[in-house]
Order: sequence, then C-alpha cells, then structure tokens
Amino acid sequence: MKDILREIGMIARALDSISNIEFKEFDLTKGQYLYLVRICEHPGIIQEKLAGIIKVDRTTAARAIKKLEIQGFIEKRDDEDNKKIKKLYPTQKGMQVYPFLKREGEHSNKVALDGFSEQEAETIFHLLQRVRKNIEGDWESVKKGNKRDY
Amino acid sequence: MKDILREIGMIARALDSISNIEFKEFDLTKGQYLYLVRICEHPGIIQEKLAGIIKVDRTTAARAIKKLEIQGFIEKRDDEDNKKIKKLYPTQKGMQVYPFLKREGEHSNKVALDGFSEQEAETIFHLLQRVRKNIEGDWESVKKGNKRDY
DNA sequence: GTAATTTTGTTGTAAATACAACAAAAATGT
DNA sequence: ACATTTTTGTTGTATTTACAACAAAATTAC
Repeated sequence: MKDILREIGMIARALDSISNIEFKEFDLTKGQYLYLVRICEHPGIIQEKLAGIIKVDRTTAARAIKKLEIQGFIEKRDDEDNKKIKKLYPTQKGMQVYPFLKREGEHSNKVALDGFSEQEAETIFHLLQRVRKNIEGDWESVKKGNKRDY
Repeated sequence: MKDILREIGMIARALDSISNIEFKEFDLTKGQYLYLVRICEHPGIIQEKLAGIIKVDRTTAARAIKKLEIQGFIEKRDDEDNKKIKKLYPTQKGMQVYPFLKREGEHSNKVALDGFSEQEAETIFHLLQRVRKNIEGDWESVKKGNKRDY
C-alpha cells in the first residue's frame, strides 16, 4: 500500500512553515493564524472545539488563544446559559487581518494545485476528506489515553 | 477552488500527534521518529538533506539529530573526502526500533486509507506527490528569505 | 589562483507545544 | 436528589522549534 502519510507530512510542514513566515508581517507568531482564521469563520466557537478541529492539544490551543486575546485579535465572551464556556469572537483588528490570511491560503492552495484539472482538484479534495474522517477517531481515542492495536 | 490545505494540515497534525504518543514507549520524544526513520532508510544521509526531505528548519533538524545521537539511536561519521559533512547512520539500537516505527506507520496508513479501493489509494498517492512537488519550490524559496507575490 | 558565494554545521535565545495535574461547571446515571 | 462522569478551562514544567548569527569547508566565478 502506498505511503501517503509522508507526503502529507511534508506538504503540511512546508506550507505551515511558509505561512508562519509570511504572517509575521501581521505580528502573528507560529501557529496563531490557524486559530484566528477559524474564529473568524466560526464566531462564537469555544476553545475546546477549536482544538478538536485543528487537531492540536487543548492546552496548546488555550495558550495560543490567550495570546490572540492579549494582542487584541479576538475576544472571549461569557455565555449566558453556560458559565463554563467562553465563546470566541474576532475583534475589528482580527477581522481586518482575516482577508490577508485568506488570500495567502488561497494562493498556497493555487500553488499546491498547479497543473491540476478541475476534476483532479475535486478528486483530491474528496479523497482527503475521507482520509481526515478516517483518522479523526484514532486521534481522539489516542489523545484520551487509549491504545491502538496493530 | 477547493481548499485542500486545511484537510492536509488536520490529517498531518492528527497523525503526528498519534505517532508522538505511541513512540514514547521507545523513548522517542516529539518529532524524533521522523529523522530516525529516514536515517534508517537512507544510511549515510547528511543533516542538511534530511531537513530538506522532512521540510523542517535546519537548526531543528540539527538538535533532533544530536539528541538521537546522544541517546544512541544513530551515529555521525566523518566523510573521508569532505571534511565538512557528517554522514548519519543508525546504530544497532536504532535499527532495532525501526521495524516498530515502520509497523506503526503502516497501520496509520491503513487506517487513513480505510474504505479506499486499490485504485483510489493509487490516485491519492500520485496526486499528493504532485502537490508536494508543487510546493517544494516555494518552501525553499521562502525559507531563504524570498517573498512570494500574490 | 584567489576572491566571492554556497553549503554545512553549530550555538544563543525566544517562543510554541504538550503533558500532568488541578478546578469548576455541566451532564449523566441511578 | 445526589453521586459520578464528562466537559471545559487553567497553570507548572519540560521539551521542541525556529530565527539570528556565527564559523569553516567546499564550490563557483573571474
């Protein structure tokens, strides 16, 4: 069976590396763009869900988000019904940078899919979605301390 | 155009996270498995090339490799013709863990491709290779300090 | 042949990442 | 209704990661 994991790892590290360098311009340090983009697209999302979407440790997300708040890119708001959760919203400052983050992502996407037909782009997208769904369960399980058998 | 970058990022972080947890058993800390696997498969490779293959910063690779050496998983050997480079080789200890790392990778790959036909697995592999080649140039360029226009 | 550039490797420093452990609110079970 | 478990968030600590700056060998340019 073909080893797709390494290709995925290489691509992910390369693109993440590029983004981190490019977003320094907006005073965003390593990883922060991941959270900010999602908060802009899902205003009101809570930290725990965000960590789950991004696939990063809860405590890592907590600190990244705290920093975004201190820097004024986002704000935490208490929920009326649930005293435990804190909903996350972009501030004006956050919304102002969002278009640049989006543009950069679109550019990288275009570079990544250079030479792809519409049909091929469609295909890889759907296949990747299936892969992602396939591994989500293992990730959650292993994070909780369960062991995989193999 | 479909956003494949996020899917790739999610998959990569999830699988890396799983691997890091599972390889603690062998006293491998975060990221180390990446280097060790490649050194086992490309004995004699030098640090600089390894960083390029993995797509990680040169100095990050340097420290990860130094630690692998201290722990006795690999060894650095001087080259006779070139006094600058140091070739990397797995030690017996390194070669002993390699099969476990390989097995884990194969398992994750299998999980990732669950429900895929042989043809589909083949397809995603080739499409991913093309993506990887597409972005390699940008990565090297941006790492060297060049700016992308978009 | 030698000057300029590139390659390869290292170290100082700052920051992100993740594990462990804790706390409190909420949801669930009985 | 209350006890138990799960969810959500935080903080202490150790480690990885990466940028900047440096050094030395090798390669390239002239």
